[in-house]
Amino acid sequence: MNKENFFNDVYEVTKLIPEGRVTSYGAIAKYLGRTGSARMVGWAMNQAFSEKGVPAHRVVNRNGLLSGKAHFSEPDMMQQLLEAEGIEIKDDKVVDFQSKFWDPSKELL
DNA sequence: CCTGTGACGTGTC
DNA sequence: CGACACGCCACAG
Repeated sequence: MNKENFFNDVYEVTKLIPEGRVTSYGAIAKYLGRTGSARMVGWAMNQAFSEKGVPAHRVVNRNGLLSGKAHFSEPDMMQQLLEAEGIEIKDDKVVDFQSKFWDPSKELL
């Protein structure tokens, strides 16, 4: 049941993301020791948001692109939530992504 | 067991 | 900037 451990970590880390901050799938995957398994993080997010109530909207890809917005109830929901937290969205991308980027392996160290 | 698929990341052309 | 390839891992069939 190691898989549950993986999900659990993804959920916790994502929940720990401060408001107004965002992180990338790769960052979480790296923090979990699965650098190459960023896909699994994203896949886990699917259940995370729907079952665990995890703020998956704070998780974007390495470009700061809202790659998963299409997976929400409504495509714009992800952007709405981010903007509500003070994050500006431009062309489905996070504005000033670097400054708002929250790396669990560094901030949560 | 093998194959296809995926909310990714990095590299190459 | 778009397209493709490889890696990486979990899951469905």
